[in-house]
Amino acid sequence: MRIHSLNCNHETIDLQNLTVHHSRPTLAPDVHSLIHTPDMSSSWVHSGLQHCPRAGFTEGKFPNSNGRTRAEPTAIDCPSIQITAIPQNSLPKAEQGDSNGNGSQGILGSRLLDHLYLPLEHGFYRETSHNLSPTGSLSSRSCFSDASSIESYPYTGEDGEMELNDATSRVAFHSTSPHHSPLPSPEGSPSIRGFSDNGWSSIPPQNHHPVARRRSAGPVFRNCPPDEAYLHPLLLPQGPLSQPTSPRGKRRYSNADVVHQRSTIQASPEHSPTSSPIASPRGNIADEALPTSYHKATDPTRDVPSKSRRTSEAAADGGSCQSADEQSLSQQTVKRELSRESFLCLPSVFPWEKSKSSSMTHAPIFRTSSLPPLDWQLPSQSGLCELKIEVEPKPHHRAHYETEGSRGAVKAANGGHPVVKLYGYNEKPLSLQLFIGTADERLLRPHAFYQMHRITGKAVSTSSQEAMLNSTKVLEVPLLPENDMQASIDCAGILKLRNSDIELRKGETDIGRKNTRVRLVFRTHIPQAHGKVLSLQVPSIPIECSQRSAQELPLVERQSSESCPVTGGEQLVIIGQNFTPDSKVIFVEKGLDGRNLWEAEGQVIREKAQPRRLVVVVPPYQDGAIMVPLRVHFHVHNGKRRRSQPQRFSYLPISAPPVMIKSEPCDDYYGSFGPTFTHDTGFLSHGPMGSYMGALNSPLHRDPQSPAFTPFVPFLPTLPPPPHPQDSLPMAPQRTRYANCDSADCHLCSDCVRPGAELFCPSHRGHQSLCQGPSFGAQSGHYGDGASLERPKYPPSYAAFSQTSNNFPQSPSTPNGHHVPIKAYGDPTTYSQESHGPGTIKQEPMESAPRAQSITLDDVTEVLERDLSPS
DNA sequence: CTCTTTTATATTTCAATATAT
DNA sequence: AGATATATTGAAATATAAAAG
Repeated sequence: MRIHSLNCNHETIDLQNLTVHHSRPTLAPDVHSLIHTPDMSSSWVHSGLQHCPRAGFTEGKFPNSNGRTRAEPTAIDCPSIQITAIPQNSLPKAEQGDSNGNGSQGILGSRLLDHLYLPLEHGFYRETSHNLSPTGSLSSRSCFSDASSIESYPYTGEDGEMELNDATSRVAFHSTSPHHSPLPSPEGSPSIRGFSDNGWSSIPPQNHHPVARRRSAGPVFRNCPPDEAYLHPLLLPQGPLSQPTSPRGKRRYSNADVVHQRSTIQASPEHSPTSSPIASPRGNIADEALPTSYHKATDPTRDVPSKSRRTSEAAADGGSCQSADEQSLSQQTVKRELSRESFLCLPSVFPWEKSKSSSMTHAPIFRTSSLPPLDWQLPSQSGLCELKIEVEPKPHHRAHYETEGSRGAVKAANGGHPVVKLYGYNEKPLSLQLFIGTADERLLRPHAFYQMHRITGKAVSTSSQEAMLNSTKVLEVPLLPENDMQASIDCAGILKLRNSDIELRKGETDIGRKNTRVRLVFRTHIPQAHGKVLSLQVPSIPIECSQRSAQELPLVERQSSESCPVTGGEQLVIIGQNFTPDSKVIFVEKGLDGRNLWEAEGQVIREKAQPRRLVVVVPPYQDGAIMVPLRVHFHVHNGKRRRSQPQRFSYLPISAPPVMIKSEPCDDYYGSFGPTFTHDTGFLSHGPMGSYMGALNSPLHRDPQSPAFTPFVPFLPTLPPPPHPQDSLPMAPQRTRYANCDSADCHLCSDCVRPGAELFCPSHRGHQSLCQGPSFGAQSGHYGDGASLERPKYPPSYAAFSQTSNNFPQSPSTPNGHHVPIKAYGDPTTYSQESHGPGTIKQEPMESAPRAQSITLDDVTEVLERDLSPS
């Protein structure tokens, strides 16, 4: 079997115009498929899919990284693909591209493309359509995402363990050697590639061949249900790549085509280098990808949206928006994806896998051979190491479509670019991975509707490479010791995928409409002893990517305070964008069902209003007798459907001390997961979308003496607070504890993710049962060495908070630049030690905490505006 | 309350221009 | 210098959701 089209170089046949028709082997074990390339317009070639009872490839002759075609060992019976096409060029050039490891191909591509046979490990890590995300959405991962937290869980049973150990032993991590790069992650991760002085180091094929080859006979197959073991992505179209089009990339739904298209792989001519292989750049929605109901309700000949038809045609006709390079890169991307997709999509064979939620914040230590998938929640700090965003991106960046030209790199508010720095490690060059993550109400994961886009050009100073990691484009930039492990991200653009393309993917449950906010996610893997790596991750603030939203929706960037006495009356300064003279500020409390329990408009002081500033008098809360701080939110309202994201705000009991709360944008999701006990404030909160705590906060349940008053209930996973724009408001740390608590055990918990950030009080909360393990923090001493940690020992709700430093107050820096976590904000000088009733919070000054200065409204405004103004 | 039509909003594509390669 | 590509901006065209009838 030959697949000339899958050589990972620029010179192979034009995959952009390649359409591979294939059939699910269960249905058509020996269906021959066709490939059509532009330069073979009259020569259709075979792509035979031979049904095999087990996944894999047989009698395959795949070009390896050396450009040679070789017969792969037949590990097991498997489906095979036969593609015979005449390459436009000979292979040696491909070899070049592979061996030098340069270019956009990247480690991932070369590795994957080297092996079209089935690496078992990949099967391990591949998410299947049976394995829905715990969030209820396959979303960005969709049904074929390999990066599933589930599949990639390092513990896959004995066999898996052996495999991993073996893999680890075979390939050492050499972050600096150009010839001994770290082992790529099993799911094809760009992994912890190191940088040589001259740039990227490459991974010689010998580094992974044995592993991959060996994987092909691993335990997955032994456990694989016979009927499903061959659910190869190529055979079971799930993503856009499996969406059929005509050879010209045009969607066709003629009856004659339907059967064929159901199992057609499509490589669109429109794949730009930056386009996501998961997306069909042009109308290419596979029947297979359509929801069942969709099929039933529609006539294949007419259910294609006219727009899709039109654009498909346009694309097929034109494709002119791409340069040759782009096309080449597109080919690479496609090839990469094809190759990646060549890996089995295996159903979960381990019964416990489904309980391994991707929402869990995982321990940051991984084997080099089993790096965490992109949807795993990782901390930003562990031990002395912390990955930190020094300069956040601007909250608006208009993404570009595949049909458009680039819209440039994401910029920072000061006109520069985002800056990321790794603290606590300065030994060897590392790779900083970037990808586009979600910014919605759920845990961070790769965004289904957006992809990273690599910006090149004269103005781009940062070298970068892109790679596909399980349908997610990952950009890799070097973190170099000579740069103090700091990188300016001037090469990261954002690509928007068409909603319809993504939504129609099989298994996709997310909708793209109004899902236009993303976060840049930065991740790095720091080599540790014994072949392990410490993986840290930090997401940026949310970035609004739609043109319209960016132009019209009000955006709150900062606020002078996050709380106010329940009586209201205080002035709140709001800094942001798109404020109008008619902007209103609405304070809302929402209940369980999402309906407003209370709503009031703050009085905007018009004479102080500016396009980027609002000053509003906080309205009093309806119930002045609240006993505990009450989390509400506010948003800026510019008229119908033009409102900002909800922002956190809290009403304090009249007897409670004033507390300055770190400003954080409040996403809708705050409430959607129920009440949280926030680390920074110790406040009860319930989100704007309605929550369990909404009911608790309702008048019926707010009585602390009532049995129904259950302030701290183990509930759904607590979400990490979303990143906040800045932390430079004058604030001081504080500690919190329960007031009026007789329990001698009521104290700050030293074992939490962030020491001191949690309370422990058996009288108020079963915290001990929740906080069962050590934290990521250096202070805990548990994870400091980062050596023996394999799986999280604490619940996600707590660990999640450690995910990003952005979730916490900016900590003071030590002389060597390291940041020391601090606990909570507040002014130790402005509150009393007096009790505030059961369940309320009392703040205690922290010994070494800097004192907050007494500030005026003008001070706040000045600080806010100064920080926001371009440098 | 349901269905249809209209309106408003959101998404996607296209065009123009400037600049870089 | 010309051709081509990219970056940037703006807005038209189209799709879709919400509101009105």
